[in-house]
Order: sequence, then C-alpha cells, then structure tokens
Amino acid sequence: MSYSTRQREAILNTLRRADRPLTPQEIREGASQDSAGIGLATVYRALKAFMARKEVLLVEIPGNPPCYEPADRGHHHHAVCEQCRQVFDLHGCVQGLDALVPRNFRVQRHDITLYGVCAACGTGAAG
Amino acid sequence: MSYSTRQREAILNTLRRADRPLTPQEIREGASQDSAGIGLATVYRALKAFMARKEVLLVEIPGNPPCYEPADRGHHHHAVCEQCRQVFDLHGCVQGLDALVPRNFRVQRHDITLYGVCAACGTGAAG
DNA sequence: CGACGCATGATAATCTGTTCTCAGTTGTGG
DNA sequence: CCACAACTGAGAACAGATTATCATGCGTCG
Repeated sequence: MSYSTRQREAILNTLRRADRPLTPQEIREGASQDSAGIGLATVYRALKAFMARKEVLLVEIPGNPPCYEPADRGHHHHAVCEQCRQVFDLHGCVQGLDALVPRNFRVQRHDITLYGVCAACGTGAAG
Repeated sequence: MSYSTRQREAILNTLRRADRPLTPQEIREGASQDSAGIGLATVYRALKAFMARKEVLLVEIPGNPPCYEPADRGHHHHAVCEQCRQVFDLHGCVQGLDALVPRNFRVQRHDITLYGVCAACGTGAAG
C-alpha cells in the first residue's frame, strides 16, 4: 500500500526540521543531506502520498512558488517577506472574520497572509 | 504614450461591469461583446498597461487562476466558492491582525481569503 | 529467503498561464 | 490629411510547476 523508504523518511524529516513551509526544491535539497541524491519526482510523489494521508499540507501564497509543511502544526497563517521571499509561520488567528462573510456564503476555511519585510531584511542584516 | 482604443475601452468596461474579479479569459469573452474578437494577447497587454497606471489590480487566489478588478473599489478581500470557483468581493476588513505579526516583521499589506460555498451553489440552485 | 509490487530517478512530456513575433491597423498631434 | 508610433490578432514560443515513462531498486509479507 505505502512503503516506508529512506527517501520518504528523509523528506518528512526535512519538513519537520524546518520552521517554515518548504518548496519541493528546498525539500529535495534538504532531504538529499539525509539520503544522497533524491529525485524531484520522488519528492512530488511523496508529498502527494503524505497529503493523501493528511500528514502534510500544501501552502500556496500568491506570487510565491507552492510550498509544504507538516499538518500537525495546528491552525495558523503565514507571512511572506517581499525581499527574501521566505514564508514564515504565524501563530494564532483573528476574530471578526464572520463580519466579512456575505449572507448565504458558507465558509469552510480561510487564509490570511501578511506581506512585508522580515526581521533579517528589515534590520539590513540579511537579504 | 498610450492610445485609447476600442479594445481597451471594452476591456475596462468589462471589468467595471463585473461585480467580481475576472480572469483574462473572462475579460476577453466579455470584451468581445463590445468589440468583436479581441485577442488574448491584447487583453494581457491592456491589463499590463492598466496595472502600470494603477487602474486595475491583480487578484491572486491560491488554487485559482489569476484575475483582475478595477482599482477603485477600496480595501477589500475575497471569497472563493469551492464549487463554482468564482471569486467574490467582500467588504470591510478585520481588526486584530496586529496580534499575528511577529516582532520585527513590518507588515506592508495583507490578504484575507474565505473558501466555502456560495449562495447559488449552497442552495442547490446552480453549480 | 523469495516473490510481488510499490518506490525510485532521470528525463521527457504535459499543463496552464503569459509573452513574443510580425505584418497589418489605427489613434494622435500638427 | 500625414507621418509616426502604439496597438492589434493569431499562433508560436516560453516559463514554471507538476506528472508520466520505464527500467531498476527495495520494502513487506509469508
């Protein structure tokens, strides 16, 4: 049904090690440290399998390439640095979303994304 | 510098007529009623010109094709119907976004997107 | 251990959205 | 009205992300 392979372990570990969502490319690079030379196709196949099992979530940010993160991090949102284009996890949520909802629209989920400049880029430390 | 052509008028009118953001394809179809047979390239070129003048805004919704809307609709957000995939304008915004912001992250703008089922799809009226 | 079948890797192919090409058209200013 | 330059349209080309292909590798079950 679904094998536990060295590569998939490496992919999952890479996602867990990271404190932010990763792109398939980044996952491939990270996982290649655990298990040398993982193919991009393998990353996509593994991600698809993980998503089917709800172990991994897809994080799509407009203007950014799609990225992925473990599904056990609870409800949260994301911030994007417009300079380094990294995606960061936010914690918590807001209230008052109900006020936005049109009558007769049944909300199933929501996304909140902040765009700005991250700490590193803001202090001129890094870019 | 920039000519006012029949096609561009039609494109702008189509955007204004709509009560929701439109995709380039939808714009082409709408504008073709005003001015028969508008090429997709023309739509993209016009949109690019309008965006440069800040007359039109790009609306990117994760999981949806990019769409466009007039820039004079003020600050608002969007809702997407997961069934018919149409994008709707919401009015107003929420408070408490500050609470999400990590220290040292300077927020420049934000997006809020609701996903769910629209009135038409929810009542079983349309799909 | 042995067989079965899912997983892997490199690359080609695909898909979707966007831009380019180029000859011909059409605003605009004078 | 003229000249010039921007605009147009159709389709090819492009870009990036994702999926398919196919021979081979390797978990898993008994």
